[in-house]
Amino acid sequence: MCLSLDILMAVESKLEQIYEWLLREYGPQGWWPVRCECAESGYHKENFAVPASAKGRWEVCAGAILTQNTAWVNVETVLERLRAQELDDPETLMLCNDSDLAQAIRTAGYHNQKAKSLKNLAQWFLSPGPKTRVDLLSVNGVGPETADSILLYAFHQPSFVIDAYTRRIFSALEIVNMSWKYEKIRTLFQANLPVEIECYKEYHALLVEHAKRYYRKGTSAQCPLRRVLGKNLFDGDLA
DNA sequence: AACCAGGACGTGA
DNA sequence: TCACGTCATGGT
Repeated sequence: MCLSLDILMAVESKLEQIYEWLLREYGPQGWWPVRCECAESGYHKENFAVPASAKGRWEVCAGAILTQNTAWVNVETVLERLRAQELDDPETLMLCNDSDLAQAIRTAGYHNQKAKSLKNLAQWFLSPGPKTRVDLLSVNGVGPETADSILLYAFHQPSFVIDAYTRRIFSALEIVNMSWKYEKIRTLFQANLPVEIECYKEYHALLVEHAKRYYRKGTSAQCPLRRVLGKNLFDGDLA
């Protein structure tokens, strides 16, 4: 009978129930974590802000590149260094030569690639005209997740971000399959959630927080969301 | 001391 | 199309 409940519950209902549970459990995350502009240094979890300035929007863009397969704590360090070296805006960054820029961002890893990606993205950022997903995806170094992060958190466009954590969580809950491609998963979310930008932002941020607790590689704690969806703790593949 | 991190791209089959 | 190697440093 647990199985029948699982079948009867529509995807739409599941996605919303999971969101409500995460929000109650962890509270609003307030992503994207931009540096508080009134603070002299450091990132303040209490003061995450929506970037209102071009510089703030660019910080989201740069962070989206720098955090590719990289822990955010290392990105913070680099963003601070870029600010200290006055490379925290796209105009001056484009004037910097590749090797100097690579050195400035070295501690975030993949520095040679990311230096080029940042320059490519800076050119996109400064180019006139609407900021479209298609144009963004044509930038070398910007894949679908980076593109959606930028569109959602820097430009307030309703594009749901799918990352490795999202895949792990929802495949464990048997809502998506690990073999599904990025666009298919993104379409599933967008087709089954109200088109609300703030909800898109919160949802992705909450999923990251949840995954860090239950879905890191090497840990296999029982995910409490299984219960939320009415799954029997004794069935499934973890026995 | 291996192993992982809020991926993306180029390559060959 | 798609699986697989490569890119690289810092934290645990």
